[in-house]
Amino acid sequence: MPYRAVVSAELAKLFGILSHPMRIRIIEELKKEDLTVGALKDILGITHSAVSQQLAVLRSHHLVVEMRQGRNVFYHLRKPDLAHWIMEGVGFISPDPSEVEKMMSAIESAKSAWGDEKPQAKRKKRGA
Amino acid sequence: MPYRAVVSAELAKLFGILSHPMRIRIIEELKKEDLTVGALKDILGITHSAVSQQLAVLRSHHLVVEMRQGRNVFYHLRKPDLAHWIMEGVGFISPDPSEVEKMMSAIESAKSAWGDEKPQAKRKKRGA
DNA sequence: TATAGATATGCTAATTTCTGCACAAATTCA
DNA sequence: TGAATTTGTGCAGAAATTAGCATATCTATA
Repeated sequence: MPYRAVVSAELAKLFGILSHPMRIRIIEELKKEDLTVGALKDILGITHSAVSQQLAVLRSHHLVVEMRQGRNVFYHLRKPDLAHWIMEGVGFISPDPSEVEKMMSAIESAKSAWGDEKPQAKRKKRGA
Repeated sequence: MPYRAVVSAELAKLFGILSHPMRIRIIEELKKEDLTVGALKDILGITHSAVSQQLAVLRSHHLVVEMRQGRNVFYHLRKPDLAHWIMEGVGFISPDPSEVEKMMSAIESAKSAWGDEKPQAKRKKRGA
């Protein structure tokens, strides 16, 4: 009953939802554009059933929303901020010392990829 | 090896670490002040062993740091921002419709508690 | 020796995830 | 009209994983 328990339980649930690499990947892709199950399947290289089920998990907590269009179902982030917030979490990860180097560059790439549509130039929105 | 897989795997791991209410509670308490295992045990109402083990999980990803003082071991957040970032996650939770009301006020309380050191004396906000 | 905490062990229980399959909805075309 | 196709959902069941807890033991400080 204490609000702390309530809120921390809800947060824990949210974190549980996000504790799967594929679901993170999905959110990452969905940040760039709305996608169908089929498209995600190709991008992620897993079965369409698996994609659908991961989407069901995300949907169950209203992190994504479905929009039917003809025989396609496009998914998009209910709150695009989610992707941004997740990426901020990178500041708290601590990879193996042995892979710190690799991770650092991976993080750099990921940051620019999540921040912009394209990792390369094309957009010069980011100063400094 | 694609950086996306690397980063999303690391993030998933981080989220996994945070997907337990008690660990969130611990972080919440640690945000306010450094605490010993014994103190946390009293606050959370669980055994000292359980506290210690949850701390071990948090420690394993360097989310908390231990500082020995005499025979006490004080824990504190390695990056205090963590608590702030976690609380922002509240924007993405979606409680049961039946408990939305309750949740909303709980969230309000939690926000002020996490935002400030002091939850403010005895608020009387609960109406219907 | 007593206190504070960490760690090892063992058990249990629960959860998650995947594969394959069947089903449903929208579409296409004969 | 209606059969076949595309697209996606959901279930069932197996399997792995794993997470959490309590007890008990071990270390370090005092």
